[in-house]
Amino acid sequence: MEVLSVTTAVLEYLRDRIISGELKAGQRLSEAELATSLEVSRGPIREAFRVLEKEQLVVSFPRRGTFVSEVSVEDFLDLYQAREMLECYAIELLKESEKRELSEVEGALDKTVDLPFPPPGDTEAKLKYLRAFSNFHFKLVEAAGNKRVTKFYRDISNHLLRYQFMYAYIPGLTKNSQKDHTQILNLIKAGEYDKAKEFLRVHIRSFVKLMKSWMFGPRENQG
Amino acid sequence: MEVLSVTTAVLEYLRDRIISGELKAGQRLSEAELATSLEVSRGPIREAFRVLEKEQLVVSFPRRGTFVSEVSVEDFLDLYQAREMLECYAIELLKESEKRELSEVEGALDKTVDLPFPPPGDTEAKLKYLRAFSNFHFKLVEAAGNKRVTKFYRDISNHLLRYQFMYAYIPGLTKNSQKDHTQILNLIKAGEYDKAKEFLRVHIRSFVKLMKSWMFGPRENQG
DNA sequence: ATCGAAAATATTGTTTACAATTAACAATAA
DNA sequence: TTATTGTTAATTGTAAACAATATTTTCGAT
Repeated sequence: MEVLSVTTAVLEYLRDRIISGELKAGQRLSEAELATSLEVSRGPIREAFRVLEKEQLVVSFPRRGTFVSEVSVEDFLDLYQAREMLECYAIELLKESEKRELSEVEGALDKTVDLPFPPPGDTEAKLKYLRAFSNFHFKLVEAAGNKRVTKFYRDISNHLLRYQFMYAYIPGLTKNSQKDHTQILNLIKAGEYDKAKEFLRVHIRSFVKLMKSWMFGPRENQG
Repeated sequence: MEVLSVTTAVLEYLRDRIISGELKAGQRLSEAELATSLEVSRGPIREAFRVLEKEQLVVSFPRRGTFVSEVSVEDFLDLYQAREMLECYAIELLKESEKRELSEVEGALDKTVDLPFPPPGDTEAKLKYLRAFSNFHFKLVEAAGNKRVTKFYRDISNHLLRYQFMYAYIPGLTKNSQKDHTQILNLIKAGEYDKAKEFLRVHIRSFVKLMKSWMFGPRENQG
């Protein structure tokens, strides 16, 4: 637990635990408990809380405590609407830019081909697995070249991962995503930006539709 | 200095000092110095730093210190690109939504009519003045109803204010903005969404063009 | 048995103190 | 004079102690 700063280590640890669902929505995060558990003092915990609060992964109430943020269909839809907007705009910018640099996007896509589906129980591996797919979208936004938007998208990405971890952790789905991603990148490389945008929009919206039915219906994909 | 929590008070104080330019880009922010100056301990200062760091108003280097973030033309252009995207998308969403609620936008606009130009030297008044105009755009984005995007826009807004404070604090300019804002709202209310979007785009881009020339050229509008 | 009030407990907010690291400075050698 | 290295001072990172508030428990009255 001594990489860079204790605060950073605590931050990344907590972030991953929330995204993976080990720390559940609404759950109280006790400063003292975490401090003893992680063998650090409360200072770094509190500093990490302030960052997570800004990321909206936790919510703090003065003198009441800090809690893992709630999930909801409304929030989920907000996230995906934001995602659609950002990614479509990214493609729009790629269209206008003279020298588009897609090697990072291509690299992210490559890392998802034939990626083995992690065994149940290995949370860390699951996280890495889902992050690999998520990374394609991130690199796409990053390629647009707007640093502000990129940073925002990273936070959005973490929340998306959280919902995916809850509802969309299924082999077939990621396999399908991989195919779609390849198609999107090919269209962009071929200069078919509008087609790429439309395909991406469909890719996102069909996923949302699927997830929505799961969120409303019985919860059998949470483990 | 005892409103809610000390951390919050410190946070808001520092944020305003950075936006107003009293704390200059690149300037080091000493924890001990601020602590004695504000008559608090270093704990809340550090917590506020973590939030400001996430807002990109400061940059922290481990064991080196915390510094007011730099400004640049590139960053400025990123911000305005993000702004254009978000606000245009907001109008797009208003177009699609059945019951658009524009009373907040209208309220924000009303507060800018005949707003007296603050006397030089009164930084707090200057901030309030510029925020009033900025608020129109914020309420417009908020009206779109996406909470995630709204929170992101608030951070963007603060940075925009910072650049405006540096380069665009001029009576005629805000007067002109007020006229444009009225026009935009009228077009939206009339259901002319595409026209509103195009007008907004021009409003933003002409402002960027003006600012860019000032940022590259001699700096005579900084006081 | 239930409701309410008061004490006890637990938790957060803040301060103070200590440890570790970095930056500044002076002394020495090239 | 310049570069380099060792020492000192300053600053950040972390931990521990204290204060204030919220929650829980306990006890009594209805």
